[in-house]
Amino acid sequence: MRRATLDDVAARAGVSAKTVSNVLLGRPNVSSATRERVQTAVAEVGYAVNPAGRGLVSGRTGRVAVVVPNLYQPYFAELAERLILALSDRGLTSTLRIAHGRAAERDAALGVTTRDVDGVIVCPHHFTGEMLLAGGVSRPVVQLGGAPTPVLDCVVMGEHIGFEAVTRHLLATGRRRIALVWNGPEGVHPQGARYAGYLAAHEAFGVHPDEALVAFGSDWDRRASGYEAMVGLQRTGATFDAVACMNDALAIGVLRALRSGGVRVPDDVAVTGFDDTDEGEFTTPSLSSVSPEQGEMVDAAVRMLVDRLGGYDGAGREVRTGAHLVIRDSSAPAS
Amino acid sequence: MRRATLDDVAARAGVSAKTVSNVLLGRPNVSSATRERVQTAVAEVGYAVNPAGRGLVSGRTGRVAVVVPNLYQPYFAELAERLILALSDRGLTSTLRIAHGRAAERDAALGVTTRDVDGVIVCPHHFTGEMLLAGGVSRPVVQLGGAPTPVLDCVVMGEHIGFEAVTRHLLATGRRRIALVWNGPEGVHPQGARYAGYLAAHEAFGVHPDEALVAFGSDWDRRASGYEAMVGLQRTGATFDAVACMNDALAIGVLRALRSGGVRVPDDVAVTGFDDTDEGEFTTPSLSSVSPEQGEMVDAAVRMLVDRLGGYDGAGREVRTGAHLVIRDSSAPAS
DNA sequence: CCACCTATTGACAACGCTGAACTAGGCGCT
DNA sequence: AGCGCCTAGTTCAGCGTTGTCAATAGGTGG
Repeated sequence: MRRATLDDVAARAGVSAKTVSNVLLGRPNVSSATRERVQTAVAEVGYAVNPAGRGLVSGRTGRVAVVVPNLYQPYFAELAERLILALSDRGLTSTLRIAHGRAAERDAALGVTTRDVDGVIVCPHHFTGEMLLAGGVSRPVVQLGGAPTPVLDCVVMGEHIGFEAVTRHLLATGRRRIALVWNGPEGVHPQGARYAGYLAAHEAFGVHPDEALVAFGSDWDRRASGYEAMVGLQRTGATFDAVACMNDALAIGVLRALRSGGVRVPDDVAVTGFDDTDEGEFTTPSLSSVSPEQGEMVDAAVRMLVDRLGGYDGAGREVRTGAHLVIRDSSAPAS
Repeated sequence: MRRATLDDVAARAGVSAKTVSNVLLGRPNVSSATRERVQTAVAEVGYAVNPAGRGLVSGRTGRVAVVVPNLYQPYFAELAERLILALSDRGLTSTLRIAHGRAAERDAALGVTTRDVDGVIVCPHHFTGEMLLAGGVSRPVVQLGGAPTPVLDCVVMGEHIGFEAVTRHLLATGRRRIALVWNGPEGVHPQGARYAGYLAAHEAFGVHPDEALVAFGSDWDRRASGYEAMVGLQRTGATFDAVACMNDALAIGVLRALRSGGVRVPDDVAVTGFDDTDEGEFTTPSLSSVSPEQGEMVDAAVRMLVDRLGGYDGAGREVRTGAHLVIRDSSAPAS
C-alpha cells in the first residue's frame, strides 16, 4: 500500500495540502474546526510526514551524527547512550558512527559519510581538533572530550583535575611510587591533561615521579592491554606501591595481572582507574576511579550543538566539566 | 557557502544535470570523455549527492534502524557495534534507537519514530513478535533474538542448546543443586528457551531441579540485580552447589555476593553466565559462560534484511545460530 | 550522397513538502 | 456606505534528484 501523502489527507479533509501542512506544523491562522477535521483525516489515512520531502525544502534532516571510536568500551557505550537519549529529547534523531581508526574518525566527523546530518558530536580518540579544521568544517561540529581547539565548540572533561585528584589521593594515603599505565602509543612520552594532573599532584606533595614507572598498553583501552602493560612493568623489576591507570579498562587488566602475580591489592599496591564505569563496582577488589560528570558533558555538548543548529555562528566555545573521585577498595591505605 | 548541486556540476562540466546524475549512478551510455569531465567537475565543486532529493525520488533512505533496549549492557553494545559495521559494509547507514521500555521498543520498531528508515533490525527485550504484528508492519523488520514469530524474519540465537550445554557442564562436573538466577519479572515462573535448556540438561542427567532455587533479579540485566538476587536466595537458607545465570551481568553480581558471604567460587559453588562478554574474562574468578555466535547472528540478520530491501517478500524466515561453551575458572570442579 | 540506425545526451515532469504571495470574506472605523 | 485591515485559506513555485522519452549527433550501409 502506497504511503499516504499530504494530498491524501487534504482530499479527505476537504482542504488544501498546504492547510494540512499548516496544521501539522502548528501554524496559526487555522480555525479550530478545520484543525480538528485535518487531525481526524490524518489519523484515518495513517499519514506520517515524509522526511525526504520536508528535508528537501528545509535543507535539514533533523539528524545528528554521533561519532565514537567504539562501543565495546563501556565508557563510550554509556556516553553514546546518553547522547542519543539527550538528542532524542530535543527532537533530534541520531546516527551512530563507529570510527575505527584515524581516517574513519575524520571522515565520520566531516566527510563523505556525514552529508546527511545537520551536525556532529564527536568523541575524539584518534584525532585532534586540528585534523577537523584541516578538513574544513561544513556543518556544526561539537567535540566531546579531547584537547580543545579554538575554532570548535568543545566540552573539556575534567581530566586534569580528575587525574590530579586521584593522584593526590594515592599520595595522601601514603603511596610514593605511583606507576602510570599509559594508553598512548608505545614509547611516546606521556602527555596531555591527565598526565599533567599526575605531575601536578606529585609537585604538590614534593614527590618526584619516576619515569621508569610508566607502562604502555599496546591497545589503549582493552582490559588485556592493562594486563600486558602490568606484566611488562613487573618484568622490568621496577618497584611501586600504586598504579594509576588512564582508564578503568586498563585498571581491570592491571588488577588481574597483579593478582596472578600474587601481589595483594590494596595491601601491597593500590590501583585506580578513570571513567567510573559500572564494571569497577564489581571487580575484586572494587575499583577506585574518577567519575567524569557524563551528564554535564552530554548536556553541554547537546546544548552547544542545538545552539549552532539554531543559527548561532560565533567562535568556538569551551565548556569545562567536572570530575569527582570515587574511592572504593582498590586504593585503601596499605595495611 | 551553499552546497553544490547537480546543476553546478553540470554547468562546470558543460553537460546537463541528468548526465551528471547518470555518471554518478554508474549508468551505461556515457562516453568516457564525458564521464571523466564530469568526475573532474564533481571533485572541483566538492559535490556530494543530497540524500533528501534522491530519497524523494527513490522512496528510499538507505538507512536502517537498529533497536536495542540499552547500551550499558556490554552484550547489546557489542551487538549494536557489529550491526552498525555490518550494515555499513553493505552501504547502509544506521540509526540506533534505544528503547527503554515496552512501548518505546514497539514504537522504535514500527511506529512514528521509524518513518525515516527502509527497514528495522530489532533486538527485542520487552516485547514479542506478536506485539509487532499487532502494530502492523509497514516495512521490513528482522528480529534478532527472542522468541520467533512465523511472520517475521527472525534470528534465533542458540539459547536452548547454549543453556543446556552449560547446565550439562555443571552436572557433569558433579554439581547437583543448580540455582537459577532468572531475569524475568519477579514472581513469574521461569520460561523460554534458556529455561527449557536448563530442564533438558537435568532430565538428561536424571536430576530433578529444585524450584526453590530460582532467584529473581529485580532489574533483569544489571550486575546489582544479580547481587540482590543472590543475597535474597541466601537469605532463604537454600543450599546449592552451583548458580547458572541468565547472563553475564547477573553472574558478576552473583560472584560478588558470594564472595562477600565468604562462599568460595568454584570450590563451594560454581557460577556460570551467558553471553561471554569481555568482562567475564577478567572477573575473579574468571567467568565460565556461553558464547552465542554473534558474528553469525549479525550476518544472518543483515542478510535477511538486505534481502527484504531487495524486494523479497516471502513468508517470515528463521535462522538458528549456534552457541558454544566457554569454560573458565568459575566452574572448575569442586575441590 | 542520402537515409537510417545507434549511442549519447538533454528536456521535462514528478517525487512530497513548505515558503511566498495571493484571494475571499468579514470586521471595524470614519 | 466605503475604506482598509485582518483572518483563514488557497495557489504556485521550487527544494535536488531521477525516470521517461525525445532529440541530436555521428557513423554506417546502400
